[in-house]
Amino acid sequence: MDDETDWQHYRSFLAVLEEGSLSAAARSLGLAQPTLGRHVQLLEAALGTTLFTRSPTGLAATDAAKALRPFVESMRASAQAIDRHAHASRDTVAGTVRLGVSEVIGIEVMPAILASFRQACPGVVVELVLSDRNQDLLQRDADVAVRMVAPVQEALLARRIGAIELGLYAHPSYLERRGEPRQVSDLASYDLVGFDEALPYIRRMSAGMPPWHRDMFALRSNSNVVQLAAVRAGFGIGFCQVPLAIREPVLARVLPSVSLPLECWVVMHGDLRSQPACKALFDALVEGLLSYLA
Amino acid sequence: MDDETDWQHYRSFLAVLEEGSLSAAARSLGLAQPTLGRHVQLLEAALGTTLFTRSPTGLAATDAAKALRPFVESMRASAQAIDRHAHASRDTVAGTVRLGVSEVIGIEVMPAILASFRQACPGVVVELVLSDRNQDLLQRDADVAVRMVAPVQEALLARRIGAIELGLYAHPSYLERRGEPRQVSDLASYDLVGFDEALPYIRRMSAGMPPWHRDMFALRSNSNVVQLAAVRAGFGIGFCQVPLAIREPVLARVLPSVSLPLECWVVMHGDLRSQPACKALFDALVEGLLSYLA
DNA sequence: CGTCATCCATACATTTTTGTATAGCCAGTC
DNA sequence: GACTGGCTATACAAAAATGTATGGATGACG
Repeated sequence: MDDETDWQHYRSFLAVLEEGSLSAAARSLGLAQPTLGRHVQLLEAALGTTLFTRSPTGLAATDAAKALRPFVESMRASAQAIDRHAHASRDTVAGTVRLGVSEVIGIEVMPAILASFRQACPGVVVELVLSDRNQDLLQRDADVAVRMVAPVQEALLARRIGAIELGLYAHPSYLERRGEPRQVSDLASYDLVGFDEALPYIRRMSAGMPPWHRDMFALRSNSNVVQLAAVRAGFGIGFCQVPLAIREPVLARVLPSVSLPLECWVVMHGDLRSQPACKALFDALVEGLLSYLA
Repeated sequence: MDDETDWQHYRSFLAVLEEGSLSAAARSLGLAQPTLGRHVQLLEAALGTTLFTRSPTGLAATDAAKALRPFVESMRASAQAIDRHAHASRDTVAGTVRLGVSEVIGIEVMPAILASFRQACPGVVVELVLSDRNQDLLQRDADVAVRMVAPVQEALLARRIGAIELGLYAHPSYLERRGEPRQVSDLASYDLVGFDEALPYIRRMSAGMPPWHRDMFALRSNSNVVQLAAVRAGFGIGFCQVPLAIREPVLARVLPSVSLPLECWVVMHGDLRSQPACKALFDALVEGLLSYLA
């Protein structure tokens, strides 16, 4: 334990990894290129591994370096979290909070909630990150998050909001053009906008619905926002959160019997309970999302 | 992004936090005491926060410093993971792997599995950590783990082993002395060895069993191993994993109708799929635990 | 009440790290 | 084929960090 690597070298290593060359990394960190070269050299000596193959066009990361990348990124996430929370004062509600939410929630639901939160807590700067990986919270990429799965980590402070209902929607002009489907089996002849099967909560949610196949979609996107925009533009039929459709009634519901529940949780790292700014945002999110659901 | 804190200062900060004084931290890191003093000073300047109140008896951490501690610990966990995995070669099955398991599994089940794993992969050094927090995996305190809850993190690679049955057991000498209980309600008059309610999977597991209260236990311990040892020593009646009792038949089952299922999963960080040593241990655990259950 | 051990802060010499400048190498491009 | 712009590696001076030594202050202990 007495001869560990200089943590600063990890930082330089990550910069080189991201920038692809010593020179670029040096610029990004505000250091000199030989310094970065030495850092990498020392790190390689300390780890006993070759991290880059040098070439006059830049440095190419070896497999070993690529394998180590997530760990260094995790280090940086923690370091950034430290900077955020150090500036936050412990007595007044102020500081910077990183909020991770899914795309649709972030774009459609958050703005209103954050606007009123801003008025209530003008001292808090919110960094909104569109991402849906629960991992972020534990890696400290985000402080507070809105998630679609129940967290099992004990370290996380979680509050269940309820189930957001998902329904099928289309633009009235599309239905006028194509007529309305009468039953689920009719959907095959319509233009369906597809969700991304990769997301695990969607896999779970649609577990009981055999008829959905990737092939039947006329438009697929890994972005739920793109899907929503397509439906709104009259492309075809797709899923939309029911509360969203009610709030802005530009879409017409199709086959109301089709309904998927989407669990919704507000989650925060337990460590942050004592950070007034995080706690305040957490509470504001719970309140805002509850009223969104109602 | 150009004026970030020197990561090395975080390392010094953590050492001071843990050791309680600059001098002790300096000894622990192999540095001089003034160096640590400067590091802390620079970090305080960079963060704009007072981290310690100086006194001739040592440094006392402020609330701000305490709040930042988990973040720095997370950084160190990542740094240590880097060191571990850098030494691991990518082609041969060798290196160091940290394995996190619960107490009982670690003490009663792992030795046999690890012994045969050792023969199969002599190049792999296993660090066995007794801990049950899933968080460890994401914080990279552990590379592979055996867990009692289904992981929901997408970043984790998980393999379900099955349900370990828990039953009530007692030493034959105890039953001889006190007679055997006939029904669950009889238990109140026996000496019960209690499990720790704090563990969430136990809360979940015993959700359907109202009669268990903390007060009825004659001996409670947050260590499941202590409970098991007490039961084996003839203290009274307590829970034991059925496969364990079968393997070493020193205990007699009581009220066989009482049975709790304990889910068992082998979990690994997805990043480590390409690390031969981690993968090999993962596979060995799956195989070993499956045969433990059978 | 003095002794001793422990702690932090400071001053100064030394070592280490860093930056500047330069040379050399490769890939486009005119 | 020379030119330009990107890169790394090396040499050397400047700057920064470190270690040593010392002073002062506190608490434990006989």
